[in-house]
Amino acid sequence: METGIQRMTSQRKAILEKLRGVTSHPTAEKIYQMVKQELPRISLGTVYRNLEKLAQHGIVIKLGEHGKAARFDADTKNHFHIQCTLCGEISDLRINSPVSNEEVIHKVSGYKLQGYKLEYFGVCPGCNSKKLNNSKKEGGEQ
Amino acid sequence: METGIQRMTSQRKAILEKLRGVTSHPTAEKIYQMVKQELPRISLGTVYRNLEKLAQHGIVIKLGEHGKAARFDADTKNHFHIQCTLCGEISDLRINSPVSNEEVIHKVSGYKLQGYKLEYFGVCPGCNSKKLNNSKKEGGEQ
DNA sequence: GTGGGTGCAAACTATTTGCACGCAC
DNA sequence: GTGCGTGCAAATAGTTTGCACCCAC
Repeated sequence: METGIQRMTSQRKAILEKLRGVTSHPTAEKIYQMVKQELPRISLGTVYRNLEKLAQHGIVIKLGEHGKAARFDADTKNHFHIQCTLCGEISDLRINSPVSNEEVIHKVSGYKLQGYKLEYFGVCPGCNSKKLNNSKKEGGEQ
Repeated sequence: METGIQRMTSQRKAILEKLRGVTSHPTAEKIYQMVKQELPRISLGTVYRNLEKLAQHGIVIKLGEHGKAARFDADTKNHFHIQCTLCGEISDLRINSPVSNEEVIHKVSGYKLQGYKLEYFGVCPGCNSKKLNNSKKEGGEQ
């Protein structure tokens, strides 16, 4: 269980194991229900806190539609996702080229493609210079 | 103002105009504040309803981090976005190739790239067949 | 005239957080 | 032992929705 994360509590371990054990993309609530069977005293807040931390470390991926519950995926290997705009379900998309055309997508997933959303993330110039200035005083996480 | 949307009320028009007038990526709340100066009696609910509808029609784009307020962009022309993982700000990324490497991103935006998230959306096979079955009885929007 | 759109406010859902205690390191 | 992590519950933030009225078509 190599994660590079600070403390591996039984809760954190269980959350990660459950999430790695499914191919669906469960919500925090669903994960809470799954882990509860193993650790009945775990709280939803703990699940949220752990998923957030795992996501920050790139160990899990946070997905989904705004305004709806976030969905999580422990498979960070190169694959992409497609979400149904009607029922909201998310499927894996095992394609090689990140941006593929309608036919390829349909062949692989059966989905009728409407579009895609591509969002990069990183550190903006302003925050980056702040980070460099502070790095002598403190570790600049978040 | 070609939108293809059903009814162009003064509220809807003002929302779209304000959003088109800025290059930032405001939240619904911010847009509400902007439009309020022109239409003091507009409500936040109306702003949400309109932004949602405009997004469904592809006239605006919904962006941002889960759990945070959604951000909107009226520029639907081919460009992508990069969000700072520290301060949350979103910048435009005017690149030709959707998936570009660290150097290109840095050159164009000044951001220190961490990664990208690519999410396709469309209609899943299940919903698609339901849609076809229902299309005789009713128009199957959402 | 009619049905989609609006304002208002209340409701709801997902998520975060303060606090006292617990356990991984 | 220290301080990150936890359980609990309350709080919050963002968004949605029911209702009566309004106005773009």
